[in-house]
Amino acid sequence: MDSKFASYRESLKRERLKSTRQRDLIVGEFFRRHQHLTVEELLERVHRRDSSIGPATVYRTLNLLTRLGLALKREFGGGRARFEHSTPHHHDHLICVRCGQIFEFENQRIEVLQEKICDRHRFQLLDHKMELYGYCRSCRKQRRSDA
Amino acid sequence: MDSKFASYRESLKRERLKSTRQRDLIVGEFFRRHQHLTVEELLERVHRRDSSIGPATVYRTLNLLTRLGLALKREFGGGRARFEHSTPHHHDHLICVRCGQIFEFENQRIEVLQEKICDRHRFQLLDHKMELYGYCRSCRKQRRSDA
DNA sequence: CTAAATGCAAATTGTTTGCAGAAAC
DNA sequence: GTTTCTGCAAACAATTTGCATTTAG
Repeated sequence: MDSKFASYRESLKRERLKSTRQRDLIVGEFFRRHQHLTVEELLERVHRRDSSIGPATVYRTLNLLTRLGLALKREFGGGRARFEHSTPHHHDHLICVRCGQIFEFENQRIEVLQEKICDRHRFQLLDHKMELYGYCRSCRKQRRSDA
Repeated sequence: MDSKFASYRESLKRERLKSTRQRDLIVGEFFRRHQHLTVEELLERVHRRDSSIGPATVYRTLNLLTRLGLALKREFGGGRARFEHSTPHHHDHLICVRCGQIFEFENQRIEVLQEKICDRHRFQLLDHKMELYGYCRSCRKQRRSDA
């Protein structure tokens, strides 16, 4: 959304950083829709508009957005990091092992149980990560018709 | 445990693989106690008994154990993989952000809630991963006395 | 004009792999 | 005697960094 781009501009001002053609293009493309992109995937989209932009600039821009609190870096295995728009609430992920699509969910009851587990271990919980792997709705259908 | 070492020997037989001095030493050291070791940490221990063993052999041995179903590779961020003994039941982890210690737990109620979430999304759950980050019991105490 | 950003190539880190010699079976 | 294993060094992949040049403010 455009309010995201706006807060990016504000953050630049606040930190006296520069708005460059490349940076704006990368950030604009990143905020275009809420997804979980790798650097490679984002670079590919950016290249459709300007193929002279290098990967280092995309890495630097995503790290910048993360530092500014506007993006969140996720490590879902497979070696490459994925970046999502930062959101007001914590959430977790459903990951399709067939098509790779990622879905988000929030669940208060699980968080309560996590607190209980931590209490039992005298552990002070700061953060958590939960990933559910399986077949998404449409991949289930496909598989059924494959058989 | 020694029964773990025994099933390693059986697996070697079954697959017609060889029991070598290096492999036995690495596997013995790995099964010595249940922990979550990186290759580097395991190599260090192995080197106390034989410093001529190279990292490639440790990587190969842990990958072998994983393939045989005797070890489980975990990716807890920080870039390096950790390996644990494979266990009969699925479990999840508490990770201390101060001392790095890793604790295991099982929780049936959370698994039930995960199933519900998946049903709601028409998602067929295959596997999951949950990590709780915070301060462990003894690091909490330390922090309290630091202040 | 000055500070910050870019693109490139080189460096880094964790891990895998090719190969020649060594060791199991 | 084969086949598998080892150690080494080179290859890899994702990411970061140093530096000379360009660009925004």
